[in-house]
Amino acid sequence: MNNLFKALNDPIRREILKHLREKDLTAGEIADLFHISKPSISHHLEILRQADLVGSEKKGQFIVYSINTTVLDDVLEWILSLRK
Amino acid sequence: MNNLFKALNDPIRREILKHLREKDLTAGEIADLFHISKPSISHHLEILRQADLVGSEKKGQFIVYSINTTVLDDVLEWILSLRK
DNA sequence: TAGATATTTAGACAAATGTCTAAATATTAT
DNA sequence: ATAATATTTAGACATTTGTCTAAATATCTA
Repeated sequence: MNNLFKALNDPIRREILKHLREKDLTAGEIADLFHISKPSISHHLEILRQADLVGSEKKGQFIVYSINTTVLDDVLEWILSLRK
Repeated sequence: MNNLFKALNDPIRREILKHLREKDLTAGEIADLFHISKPSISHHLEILRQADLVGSEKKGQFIVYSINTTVLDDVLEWILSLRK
């Protein structure tokens, strides 16, 4: 739960998730969407991966990232448990 | 949205919200639930307040804090928009 | 085998964060 | 008025975070 909230606590990482919702993207494609260096994006992707919010698969020299929405159920449940 | 995720990104603040869900509490009562100093708790409460996750009302020399769950709808919606 | 491309790792650095103690402010009670 | 209680503000400090450049690793292509 800690890793999850931590991963969501950054506008760039949240933006990355929004993009991955539309379609899978390579690390490079993701980097091109932002005005920060590739290593910085790589770091953000690692944090998303640690939270299990994204998965990655090597495709030749590329690495394709995809979103994993099942983890979001935990956040959802946590929030709902507060509201009621 | 930034303040919201920031506020939720701390186990103590999340714990405070859980307690406030049960009943309103004074700053002192909240502090007694944790093993950190009162100024630290005061700081956490300020961050929750900035996110509008809690409200406070002065009752004599006490300050009573209460949870505000309506803001959570925004988080909820954000997460749901990712899943679908 | 070289050279080009894609991505990550390593290391540095400034800014943000969470904690503390000491002091300030406000209210209540003697 | 004075003292006690409740809380916040101020300032210091160590840790974490987000960014960068340079270098390392892996894959593809000529």
